[in-house]
Amino acid sequence: MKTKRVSIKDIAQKVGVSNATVSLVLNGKEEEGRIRKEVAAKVLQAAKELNYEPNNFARGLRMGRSNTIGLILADISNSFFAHIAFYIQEYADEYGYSVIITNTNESGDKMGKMINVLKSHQVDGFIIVPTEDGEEDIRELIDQKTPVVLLDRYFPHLPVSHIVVNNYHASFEATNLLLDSECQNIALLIYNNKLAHMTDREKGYREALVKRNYYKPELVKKITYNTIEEDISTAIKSLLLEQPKVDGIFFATNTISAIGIKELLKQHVRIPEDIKVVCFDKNEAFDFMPFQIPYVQQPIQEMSRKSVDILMEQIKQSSAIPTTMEMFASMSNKS
Amino acid sequence: MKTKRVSIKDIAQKVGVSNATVSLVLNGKEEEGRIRKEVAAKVLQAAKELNYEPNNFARGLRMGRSNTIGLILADISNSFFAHIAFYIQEYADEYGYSVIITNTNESGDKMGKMINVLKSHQVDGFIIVPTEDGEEDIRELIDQKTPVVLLDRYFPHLPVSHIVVNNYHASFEATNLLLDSECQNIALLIYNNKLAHMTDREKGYREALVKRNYYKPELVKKITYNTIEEDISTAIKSLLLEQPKVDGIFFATNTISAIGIKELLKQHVRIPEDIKVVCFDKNEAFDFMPFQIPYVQQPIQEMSRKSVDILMEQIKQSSAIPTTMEMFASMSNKS
DNA sequence: AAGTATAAATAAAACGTTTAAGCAACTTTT
DNA sequence: AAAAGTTGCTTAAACGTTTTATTTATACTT
Repeated sequence: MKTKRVSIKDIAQKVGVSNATVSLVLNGKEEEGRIRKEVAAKVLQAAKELNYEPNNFARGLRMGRSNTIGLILADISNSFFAHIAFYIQEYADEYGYSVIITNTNESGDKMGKMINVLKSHQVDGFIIVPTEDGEEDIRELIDQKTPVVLLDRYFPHLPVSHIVVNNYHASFEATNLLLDSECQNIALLIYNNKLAHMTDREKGYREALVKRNYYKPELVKKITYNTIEEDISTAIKSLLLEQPKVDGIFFATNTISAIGIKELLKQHVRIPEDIKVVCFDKNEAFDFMPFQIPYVQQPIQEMSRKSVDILMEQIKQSSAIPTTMEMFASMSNKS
Repeated sequence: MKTKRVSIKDIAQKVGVSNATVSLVLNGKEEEGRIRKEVAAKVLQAAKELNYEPNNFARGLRMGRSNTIGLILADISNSFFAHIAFYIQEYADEYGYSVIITNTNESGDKMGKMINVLKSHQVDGFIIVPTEDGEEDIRELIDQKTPVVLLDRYFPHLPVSHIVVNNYHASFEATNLLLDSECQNIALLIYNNKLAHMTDREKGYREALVKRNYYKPELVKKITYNTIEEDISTAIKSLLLEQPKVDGIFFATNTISAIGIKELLKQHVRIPEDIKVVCFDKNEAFDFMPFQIPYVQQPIQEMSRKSVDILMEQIKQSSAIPTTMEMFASMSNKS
């Protein structure tokens, strides 16, 4: 059996004061509670001796706050999100907040479920990387006045704080990079996903090409998350048959990049001699290729920090109006 | 302001019964509480209508349990651990438990801190990937009879449940793989780390070589976690000067592998023609190399499952004796 | 000397659950 | 018909905090 916990009452008894006094001291409210220094010292001393640890249940019950935020990620085993988790935890800690991390695996059902799990833990707010069909769940949260910040993705018609990179702009730039290196037949591999961050990426690609009159709809290949391997393999093979020959490919996510490049190598395509490649987000694997792969670099750290900052703002004054923050990505090859 | 939460009392009022009745029904204790079906139905109905969500603080306070476990990882951005996090969450969920994930970044200080954070959240138990200097912290947990399971690493003299792969055996096998492909001068790059899982790996390597009389202490290079890049670069360069020429390298972790191979490529070493390589743990990057890299494959999924199972056992009956589970890794090239 | 301000501490309620114990009102057993 | 058991529900305490309102003691004004 766990040894019985020591409570405020035990300290009070030992020092010979009331519960209230102990609580006041322990919370550093000696000033407003006007506790004598000597008493405060004795209380702290006793607390140390008894090895007191506050009971968060009681505190949470009483205060209605948990000092915990819920972080809902789409795929924790994707290094992009893993890093986000890392930083968010770091920054939340600075505010004295802990983070409960959960994972949806891009499933909307699971997102709803995770929201409930976290709600039942009385988190004070959410940072969410929402799934495609998660709009309704988010709307519910907003209706309940729950502080929530969306990260990486957003719903254009939902009045909710979100931190995203300007995906349109980043993709525009990335595509231009290919154009600037003489590519004329540039393909896009992108998720078949209605979320704005994805459609923005496609738009950036398209407009860059349209501007130079190089846009060819048949070079846009849509990938389904659940059949990603086959879809990419099929797409690449089909692209290799195109005439005129495809000379550039823009991969719209790091997972697509990884699998796509693997497939290109398998088909003995030389990068960048035969086909030049640009990716969205870094992939560890890039370091190991005998060629350099330019990629869109999202400011993960700043995005994480901002999302924590904004959430804290919302928690503090839950009437806060939604804050939208759009950041700019940079290309890895110029920095 | 958040709309006021609906509590059991509200349901009781609406249906016209007592708190106790509602609680009993909500917890599925209608049988032992002997509540009539019709009343139970009305309560459930009302709960749904009012959109009732239980207050975990109150429940936790009363019950002394949180139905939450704390997961402390050494490095969440390492894909090995990220996957562990993923699976553990999955399995804990099956038990009706949530998981709070935290990260130590291999720092012992931080591990102590994280334990406290999680304790203050009243987690019912811990799954920990301990840091090198974390033995004392773990011992404290044991002394307090806190259910805890170590994962991936362990302290041989600590009576605590742990799930690990047989690192000795795996390394022995891995080294043999190089020996079997005619290597005679096989180097090892490994962390300068006293944790048993590391020393076991070294031992496996050593004994495989000693057995064939190929062991050369100067081919073992120790890497410090905090200066990993320089150390590996130095080590590789030094190894390339050895006579007779090094013809095989065993990298003892996936991070070391990644950086090590990068350095080899930088030095224009051809793999596997000049030097054959074997790694501990998979690295995503391996998929992209024009050559195949054999690696030790830990049964991540089973390890995760077992650690959850065992922790649950410990939580249920806190008198449970520590369970040690040693699993066997396989080589990636035969499966 | 009486009144008033200030300092230092306390009492007690409240947060929302769970659950042991209790109490009617029946039903069965003796 | 009294005793014993069963059924169905309620009462009330307890979990450990925080915090408002209150009390007591002391110091300062007039």
